[in-house]
Amino acid sequence: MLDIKFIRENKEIVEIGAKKKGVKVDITHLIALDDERLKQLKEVEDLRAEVNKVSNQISRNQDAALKTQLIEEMRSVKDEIKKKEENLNTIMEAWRQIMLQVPNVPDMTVPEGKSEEDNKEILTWGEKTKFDFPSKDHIELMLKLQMVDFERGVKVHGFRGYFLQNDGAELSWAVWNYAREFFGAKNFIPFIAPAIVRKENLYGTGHLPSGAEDIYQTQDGDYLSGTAEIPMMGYHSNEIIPKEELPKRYLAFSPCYRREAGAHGKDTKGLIRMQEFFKLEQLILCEANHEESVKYHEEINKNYEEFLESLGIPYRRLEICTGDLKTAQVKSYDTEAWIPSQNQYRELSSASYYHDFQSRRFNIRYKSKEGPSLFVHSLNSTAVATPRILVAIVENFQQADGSVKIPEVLRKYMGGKEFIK
RNA sequence: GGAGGCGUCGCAUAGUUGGUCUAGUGCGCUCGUCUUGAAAACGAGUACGCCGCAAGGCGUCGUGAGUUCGAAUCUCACCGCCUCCGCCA
Repeated sequence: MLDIKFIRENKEIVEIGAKKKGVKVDITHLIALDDERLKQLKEVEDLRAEVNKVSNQISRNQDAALKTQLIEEMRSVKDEIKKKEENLNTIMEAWRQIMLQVPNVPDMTVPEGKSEEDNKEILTWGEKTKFDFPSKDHIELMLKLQMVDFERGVKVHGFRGYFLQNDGAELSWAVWNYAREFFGAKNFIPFIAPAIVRKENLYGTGHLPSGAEDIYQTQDGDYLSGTAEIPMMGYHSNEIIPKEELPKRYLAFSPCYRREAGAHGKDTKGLIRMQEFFKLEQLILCEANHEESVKYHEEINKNYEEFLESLGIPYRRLEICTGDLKTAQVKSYDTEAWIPSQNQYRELSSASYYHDFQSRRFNIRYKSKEGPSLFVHSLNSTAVATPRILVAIVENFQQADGSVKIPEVLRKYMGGKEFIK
């Protein structure tokens, strides 16, 4: 959520930002509503001040008749307050609704565009994998190598169900162990985060109110989070962090749950789009400073790219255009790996920064001895997610005989084995 | 799942027959006095948010509603913690 003061003082910037993101929101109306809110607030507070003053008099006064009279007077003032408060609440409700819809302003450097079609490729690494034999997709490869069982997955879980088994399970654990080693060297504090979270956390990150249909809910009104970003942002909610403790660098593992309600036709086969998967997330809270945000954003994105390079997976970096940015995001990169069977790059990672949009909702501040308390900046990026990354590994390293060559860095976690066959 | 107890401005506490609580006290911390320096002692300060140019005002005693002229104090719901029993990786 943006600061209402910022919105008032930068009306045009906010309007243009919303327009670029393709979000319809009436800022003029919001400001008018805010004027009304402030006016009503002042009136209610003035009346309260009067009640407080007179109540004080009542308690000190000995004259019973005067007391009764004052109490009578306050009774009517109280009715008036009640009426005005109801009015104020109505205004506040409308105000909140709109405030939740006002999107964060995209950075100047973000390319303009309407949808994901307009996302901009800004670099590629590695050669697109070519084969001198008829290549297979990961489904065929993994089924043949008995790494995965979709039939029983569907029998047990339903649509998009899967079991990883044998070397499918082993390769996953190898990826996890390697990721732990790789990102563990980058000065993060490791976490295992809860996936069942309270509703407030989803509002905090910006996954609610829009996007509700994509989130699982429990019968107790809690939600299953689709990324450790959600619990990790909630971790410091309503806290004031000493400035010298910044930046907070967290590396959090969690199971992730996404209904994929809006994607029924997409990636219906294979291991690309699962309702349950596992992810390690890089998350940083830093000082409220644009340059800091940019610096760490580049860093965590680079971390992921280097991770793919160390595995030898060809990728490209995509700069997300204004129309494809989420409500809370200022800027975002996707890292996409080359998927030979689809003859295209597919998203494996997403790195974004938010300025204080999320921390304002979560009320995460920091304070130095002299300065005032400010909202921290937040940013995050995927570190690794399974099983999706297995798709890239298996397809890019497949051999003519249908076996899969294990990336060198993973071999020590698979008993030194060179091939899955 | 059952029974009981408890949530006070960093920490520890006072305050629960509603009314100078404008939340007291101790510790810690900050500044000052004193001192060659430090300690001690003494003095002052020390939660947060919102409105306002300011003076000042409003709100928050886990959270939210309610009763009342007036709520830390009474009522209800929720959240959390503790103890005991039951169950359980």
